[in-house]
Amino acid sequence: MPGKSAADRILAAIRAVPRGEVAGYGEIARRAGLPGRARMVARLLSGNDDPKLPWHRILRSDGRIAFPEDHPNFSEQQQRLRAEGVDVRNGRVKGLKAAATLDEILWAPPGR
DNA sequence: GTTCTGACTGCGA
DNA sequence: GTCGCAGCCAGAA
Repeated sequence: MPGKSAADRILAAIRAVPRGEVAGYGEIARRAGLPGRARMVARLLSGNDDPKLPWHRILRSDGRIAFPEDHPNFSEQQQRLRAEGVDVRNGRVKGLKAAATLDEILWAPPGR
């Protein structure tokens, strides 16, 4: 039923992440209907430039920021997450528990 | 057409 | 807890 490309669905899945919550690359990819395509999500974000896209909510499976500490985006992502109420400690997202609820949020039926 | 790289993941040490 | 290796898929050169 698509018409929508994989990239489009991935972007949609990312935008579907509510403020104050975080999601993993695999989670997003799965949500987009592309299990195992986590890398594709990363590649997309690396090329995206949409300020409306909450890329900072996307973390690795470990609940860690995908950037090294010395990366400029690292501090930016961390700061943004904190601003949304996410507890970030030295690059690690605390309260990853949110990801569990995220599962229900992401997999919830559309239209509501 | 082939080759390389990558904001990844999972498992083992 | 951290570190390293191999597997995987897709886009870009």
